[in-house]
Amino acid sequence: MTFRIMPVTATSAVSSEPRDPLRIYSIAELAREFAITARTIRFYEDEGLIKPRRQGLTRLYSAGDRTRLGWILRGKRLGFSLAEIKELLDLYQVDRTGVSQLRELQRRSRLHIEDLQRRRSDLDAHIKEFEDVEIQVAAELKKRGAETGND
Amino acid sequence: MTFRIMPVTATSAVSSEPRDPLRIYSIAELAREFAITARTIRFYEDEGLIKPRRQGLTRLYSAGDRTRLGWILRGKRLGFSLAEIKELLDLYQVDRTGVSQLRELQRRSRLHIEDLQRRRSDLDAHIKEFEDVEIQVAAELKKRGAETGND
DNA sequence: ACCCACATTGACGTTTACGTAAACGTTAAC
DNA sequence: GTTAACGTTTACGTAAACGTCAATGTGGGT
Repeated sequence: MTFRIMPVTATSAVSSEPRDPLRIYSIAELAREFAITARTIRFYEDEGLIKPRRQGLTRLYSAGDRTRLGWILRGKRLGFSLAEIKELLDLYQVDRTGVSQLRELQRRSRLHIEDLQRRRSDLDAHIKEFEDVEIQVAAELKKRGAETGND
Repeated sequence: MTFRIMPVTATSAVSSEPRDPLRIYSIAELAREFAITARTIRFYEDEGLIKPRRQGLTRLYSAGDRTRLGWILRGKRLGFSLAEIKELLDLYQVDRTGVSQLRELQRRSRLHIEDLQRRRSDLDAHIKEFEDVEIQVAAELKKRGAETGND
């Protein structure tokens, strides 16, 4: 089994498909690529976040599974719990045939976007504070440098 | 019907501004305002995140303590662990007298800002995806509406 | 034939961030 | 005087998200 290590160009995890959509991945491969353990990936499966194909007992991951995993990990980086991530993933796969189902999807999508925008405000404020720290420290360093020359 | 009798100053609404910087707060008051339990606040103290004044055994929180608590909770909303938040809080209170300490502060501040900016990219991508969902669902609903004449 | 690297399923351990209950003291109302 | 609403400490319980064995199987390289 030859394994090439794919570059981690995780720009947009869900929308952009990997170049080779037929490629299959072993659990160790995905673990390496995303810098997590196989245990973690199996755990996500236990929690119903991914359902890889099986060849006997061995799990085989499709390009879609890989994308999905990347999406999950981005959700984690954003501070969502696995339960929340599962809900969000389910949002994508909800049955969209009925009008009432479409409306429900729209409603929940809006709610989620509102939450995300609140997070963005929090994040922006947080960033601004630390940028201020940086500016003030830089100013102080400049002053010290001018006064003392060096240290 | 008896309302809780408040001390001289009225608490009323959840204003983010500490109107009175001399105001002191009880643990229950802060718990109510931030919608957390007293247990949580005490836990943060055990973890070294806040150090309120004491009157005997009873904790007395200053306006600064209240601000600090708000900051902690925002950190939590952003997905930081309590340990990370403690580190960040310590960044603010680090001794800034020495030049080498200032440089270290600058270095860590920059690292943190970079992390925050990565989070922002993640968040923006995430938001965009859900906005796309909303747009597509809206379009689909419009189509259905046109076909069936509903609404 | 044997080792190595990979795979599997339990099952128990660990850390984080609190919840919950016990047992107790203080102040204020009824 | 009892109840209620606060406050305290100590301590065990818990859910989430894995880590870490253990025991086992499998296919490839030398």
